[in-house]
Amino acid sequence: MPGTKRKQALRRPGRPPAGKAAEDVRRELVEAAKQLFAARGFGEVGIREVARAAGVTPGMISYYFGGKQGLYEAMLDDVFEGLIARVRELGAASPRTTAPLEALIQMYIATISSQPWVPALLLREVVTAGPAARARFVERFARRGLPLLQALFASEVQSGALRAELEPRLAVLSLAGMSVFPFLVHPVMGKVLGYELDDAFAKRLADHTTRLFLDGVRRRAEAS
Amino acid sequence: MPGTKRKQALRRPGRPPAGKAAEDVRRELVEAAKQLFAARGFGEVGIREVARAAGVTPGMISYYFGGKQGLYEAMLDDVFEGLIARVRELGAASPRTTAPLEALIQMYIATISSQPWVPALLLREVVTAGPAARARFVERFARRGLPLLQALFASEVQSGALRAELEPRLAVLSLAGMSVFPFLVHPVMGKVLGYELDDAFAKRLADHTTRLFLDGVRRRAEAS
DNA sequence: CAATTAATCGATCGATCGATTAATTTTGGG
DNA sequence: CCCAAAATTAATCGATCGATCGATTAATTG
Repeated sequence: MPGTKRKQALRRPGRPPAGKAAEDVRRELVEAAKQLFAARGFGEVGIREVARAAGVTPGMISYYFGGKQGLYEAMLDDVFEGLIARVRELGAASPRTTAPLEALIQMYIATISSQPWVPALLLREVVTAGPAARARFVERFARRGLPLLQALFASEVQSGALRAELEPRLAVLSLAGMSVFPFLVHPVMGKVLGYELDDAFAKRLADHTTRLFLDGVRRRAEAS
Repeated sequence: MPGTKRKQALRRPGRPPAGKAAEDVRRELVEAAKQLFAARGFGEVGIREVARAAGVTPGMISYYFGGKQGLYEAMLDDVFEGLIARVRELGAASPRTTAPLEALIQMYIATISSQPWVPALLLREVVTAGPAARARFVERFARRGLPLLQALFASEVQSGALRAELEPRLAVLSLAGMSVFPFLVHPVMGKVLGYELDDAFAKRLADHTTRLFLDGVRRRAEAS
């Protein structure tokens, strides 16, 4: 098509005419990085693609975050901050619930369900990360949340609500696995097992998990 | 150290002196690919590194597998084949066990424990894969193993061993999550929770998982 | 023993990567 | 009103990627 070449309104360099910008660019880059890195991993996604998804040019990544690695870490920080804020809410909201384990499971699954790509992102970080990133993860996240959980289990054991011989460490691992796994494998198992990651599923999963975790799957004598 | 430079027994091109070769190179490349791709992901590992780990030159990857992608898929095939062989063994070995669920959990965790990098590899594949690879995974793996599991659960429900209102799909997800999760997060949680992926841990985890899955964590009346 | 095949290497290709630079424009403070 | 600083683009850099090629050599075949 001769002569039909779009003029493209060629954007010349320079500061854009006011608006808000700056903090917007940061946020949009972090958001695009979340989606893309969570879906395909750090190495599979280039800065050009992230920049395109955020509606800016690749240079902005170096300008604002010092490079691809810096954007990745800023994105992780953003995710962590959101998560520990959630945990803090939970700790503050219910000083002494009558059923703390039930509340914990409900909150935990609801949190995951509201942003189901987080487990994949964290797990990728956990499995892939080098020693430095691993230490960072442990320090920023695991070391803060785990003591709370372990204390809760210990208290429940002491109050007689849980079996005395229960190992708190294993219980924590089991509970986390039960809660997270369905979201992790949904891309593959969703079709096979027939479930979607909507609110209804989250509700059913939370109920099922609570019941299974507390009472197991075995059938009991009819008369309790 | 001047003059101490290793002569390295420089390998010149050409057909290697008989032996077996060929199949060796294939196997060593697949093995190196397993380790490296499982540990760091497809995008983070270059063919040069895989070839170096396998003791051959990068060209061999194209020669034998048609390229990096071909090596990756051959490696996945290798892993899948090993896993379904295990499942078939289990199905054939115990035609009618008295405690099929206990046997299943023991076998499942033992299998994972013997090659703890497999869950990370599969999960990466599941989370990362595009539609094509996803369909391949489902067809080769999920569609074959899941019916067996669901049938087992259904039979246990019908025989009265399990609660009637138990959802088999959710039970499968929970059990798989409980079993796999501790191995997935070990790189990070191992230090924090203090556990190593040795046989002793696998044994304790299997016992704990069996008990928790069947009976839950809640304390019961002393006299049953 | 000549010809062919299998297997491997070193070198190099074009593409793409992340990062940097130069040019350009608007903003905001004096 | 001017000018330094901030913000952005286009262009480009060197490095590295995966892939491929020609050369080489041992084994096999006829």
